[in-house]
Amino acid sequence: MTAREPDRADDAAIASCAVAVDVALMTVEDGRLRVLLVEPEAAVPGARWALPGRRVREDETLDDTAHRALAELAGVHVPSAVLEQLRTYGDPGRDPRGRVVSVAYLALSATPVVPDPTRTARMVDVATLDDPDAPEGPAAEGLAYDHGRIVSDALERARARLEYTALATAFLTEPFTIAELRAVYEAVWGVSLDPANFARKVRSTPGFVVPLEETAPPGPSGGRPATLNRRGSATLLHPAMLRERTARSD
Amino acid sequence: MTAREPDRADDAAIASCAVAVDVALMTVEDGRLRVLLVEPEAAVPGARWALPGRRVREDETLDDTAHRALAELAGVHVPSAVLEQLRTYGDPGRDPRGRVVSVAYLALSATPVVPDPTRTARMVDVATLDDPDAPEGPAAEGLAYDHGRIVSDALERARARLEYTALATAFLTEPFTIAELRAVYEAVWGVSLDPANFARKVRSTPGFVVPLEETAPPGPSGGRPATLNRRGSATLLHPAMLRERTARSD
DNA sequence: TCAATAGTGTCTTTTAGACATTATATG
DNA sequence: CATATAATGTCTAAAAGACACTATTGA
Repeated sequence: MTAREPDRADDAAIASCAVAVDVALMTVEDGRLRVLLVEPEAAVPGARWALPGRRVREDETLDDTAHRALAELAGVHVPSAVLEQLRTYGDPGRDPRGRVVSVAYLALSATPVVPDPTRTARMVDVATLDDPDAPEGPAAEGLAYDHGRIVSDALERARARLEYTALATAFLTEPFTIAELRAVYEAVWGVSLDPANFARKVRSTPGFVVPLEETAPPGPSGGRPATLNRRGSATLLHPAMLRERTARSD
Repeated sequence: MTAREPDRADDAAIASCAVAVDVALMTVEDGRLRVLLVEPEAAVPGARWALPGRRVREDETLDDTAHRALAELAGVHVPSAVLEQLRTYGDPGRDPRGRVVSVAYLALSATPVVPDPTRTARMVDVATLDDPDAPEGPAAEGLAYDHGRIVSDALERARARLEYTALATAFLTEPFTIAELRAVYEAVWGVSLDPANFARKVRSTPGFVVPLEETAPPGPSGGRPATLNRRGSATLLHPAMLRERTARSD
């Protein structure tokens, strides 16, 4: 199977590009969606916050590069994180230092993700990234390269994935309650959902969650103990957990 | 904004990769889904059929490379084709001649796509690619590189896109009938749909299609003339055109 | 006339969402 | 006891799907 194939005979005209992987690692903590960002180096004037990214090594898969970027730049090791390729950004000029084609990943991890304190990385509230009144930090300065666009695309991808897949459980550690799962949906979608209808829908979707015998103790303000659950075997949800969408006319 | 940024300081360890774009151009003709494939060169022993692909040039966007691959390898010019990035394939060893990171595109074009007869490209029935009894051609030999996987992914993406977006109309030239639109869904999904319910659903989805005053003459076997339509302004469909899915238990 | 295709009407089932009710905890 | 949260029940509206029926053509 070392056959040579057609359609690759145009090598001479083209220089190789640098290939990088950038990762948007997201978590839900305290009901807020957060993304991992790397602080700019103080020694570099004009540098801005960026997603952790690394160039691809010779004998490394793209997934491996994503994990290495998280480990080397943030000290974060999330082998269990759900990695999903987002898309590839390759416009000439997106990196001022030359042509860099970047494969962006969306990574979802169960809370909490604690960046290595010796590294200059932080989990940043996604909602505040669009805050025009931010006094300082990534929201005020904007993100490096086209990483603002990548974060937007990652957010939209995550929102869509919650509808049709069981990906929301990737934000949670087992066991979890239905209320915790609902908090994930509310944080990612930025809406509030009816607890009763949400719970019924989750439980009526085959393979989404599996109820356990145990219950979780109620919070300090009381309330009935909640049934604990683990992830079900389903990857795709049927029926889907659809967001409200405003219909449009023509 | 020519600021230098953090997290790109690991250049020394990494060789640049070759970056290519491969395109899965799909059409629906005669009720069958087809994909554009390039014939192997007879002079190269063991070469197999492949998707049209080109390496990315220095000052070219990835989308431009996709269009160039179609033009140079198949003589196909489809500026109106809907181009959508599929995903990026970058495993070491996917190309026997060295590390090539390939950005795959899904392209949908209105029928018919006629490859330049001086080029060795053909529209191949996607369904027959999995036929184990094929005497010769791409189905018998398999596709080059990981292009079989790319075609599978492209097919699944197209199927999913028909549910939630108005992409099906990209397979049709305006004006078109509801029956022609239904034929697209049936070809891509590989199912048969109830004409009455399908038509009602399409017309009740705001912005999907816009009915015209004109009608199309019936076929040779007669029948009531069908109302002609053009594409509506909607990109996302609400409600969606959901496929039947077999529920799964846990 | 019949056959074929387009389009409408009707009925049933399923699902979503609003919201009341019951269950079980804390203070 | 009141209050908070979990879980269930009930009602309505929307949508999907099965399928009968009408409309308009060709043969």
